[in-house]
Amino acid sequence: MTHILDELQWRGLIAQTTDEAALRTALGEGTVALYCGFDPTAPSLHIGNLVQILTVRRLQLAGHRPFALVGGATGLIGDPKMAGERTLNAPDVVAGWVERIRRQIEPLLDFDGPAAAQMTNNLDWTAPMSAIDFLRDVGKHYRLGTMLAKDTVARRLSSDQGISFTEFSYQILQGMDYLELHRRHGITLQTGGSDQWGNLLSGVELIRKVEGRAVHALTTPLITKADGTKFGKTESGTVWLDPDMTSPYAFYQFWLNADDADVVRYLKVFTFRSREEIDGLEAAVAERPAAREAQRVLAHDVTSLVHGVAAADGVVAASQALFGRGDLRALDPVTTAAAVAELPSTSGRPGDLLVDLLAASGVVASKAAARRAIAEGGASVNNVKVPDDAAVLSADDLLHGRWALLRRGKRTLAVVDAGGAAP
RNA sequence: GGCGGGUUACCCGAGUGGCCAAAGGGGGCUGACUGUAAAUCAGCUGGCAACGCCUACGGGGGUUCGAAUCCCUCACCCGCCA
Repeated sequence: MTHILDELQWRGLIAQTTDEAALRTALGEGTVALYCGFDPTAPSLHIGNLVQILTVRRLQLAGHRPFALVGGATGLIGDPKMAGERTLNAPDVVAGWVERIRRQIEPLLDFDGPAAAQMTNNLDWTAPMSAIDFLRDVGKHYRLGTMLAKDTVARRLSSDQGISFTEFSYQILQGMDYLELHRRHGITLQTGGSDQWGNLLSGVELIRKVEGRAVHALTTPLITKADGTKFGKTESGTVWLDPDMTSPYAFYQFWLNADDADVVRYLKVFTFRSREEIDGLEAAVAERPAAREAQRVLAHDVTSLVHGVAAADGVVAASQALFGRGDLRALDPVTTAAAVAELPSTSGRPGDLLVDLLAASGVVASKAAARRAIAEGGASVNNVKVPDDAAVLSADDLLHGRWALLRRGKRTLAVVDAGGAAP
């Protein structure tokens, strides 16, 4: 059987580790308790966080015991990032995000069985600590030189933005988390993104100083795109796991549109497909790129994982219907209804100005933008180009007497719902 | 606590009294070409009841026929010194 580290290596999931030989031995010999933290800096996790969750899941499948930490405390502080000082979020807001994020992580790990996962929140041990205890018991173990040398801290210090003491202290809080979880649960491995390396080491060093124990850290590389743009973003922003922030349809489309040069790497990182299956898909990309078999598998797998198989099947059907070459009028009412359900909708009736409907449906941002799109020849109703900005919705446009499909460009879609009661 | 610098549109960044809805770049959108791709080329990129009006150069106030530009004030950010 393949060693889990070799498996992770093959999937391109290892950027850095502390003493790799020791980690390999530990993971090979028995059950290792490990943790990975997620800070509530938004109402939802995004697909970048998914890399971490799935890596943890892979370790769990290999028999190890995962703890998912939601940063109720660290989320109140914010780790330093190059973009500049963070705006502090209100405690009740962060508490709400903690709950949402907890619910997003839970379905992705197994909370039963011998390697049952467990959720934790660092607010539990951080909030009760006094400033005196923090400075005496923890702060004394931290050398300023080491803290200042941390990459993000050093770069922020020399930037125009500088860095606040609050964010500077973040690394100590994360170090405390590792120490606390090590004491409570015998955790000896922390995983995270490569940008977290310094914060992971903070805990490793603290445990060595306080407990005299050598524990491990493992980071995953930043997921990149072949064209150099940032992974996980679309024109409408971050790809979130929350279906209200990124619809399952948009989520599926994101993965379906993966570049040929990226799709195999994504399959390794984001799916549980075997080596053989992925090799087969890689060959398919090389031989028949236009068929996009690998993209279809990737999109369906990841959407199933995050939103469930039923939702994934639904968006696949919708995608096929909406991007199919066939006449929309030829679709049966059931398929049409299913496809339409995946799209943003607005109510309307025959006689309404298309400019108004385009804006109301969110296909364009404003009426001016709607006129622009029409002038550019980029707006259509039921795949028929809108001729000019005086055009109105006609009764004849309603599919099955009820729906009309609005489109801007190739991919931005919405539906006008006349409620089946067109006058 | 003192002194200095800064805050312009989605981002960066020009602009020091009218020709400014505001250069340039990036990003984004649309079209052609395609595979719902990449690359490339072209056009567009504040809003609206639209030959006009409204909103917008950190907030507020003032000078002026006229302010992103000048003055006052407040807020916030950064740096240096203590």
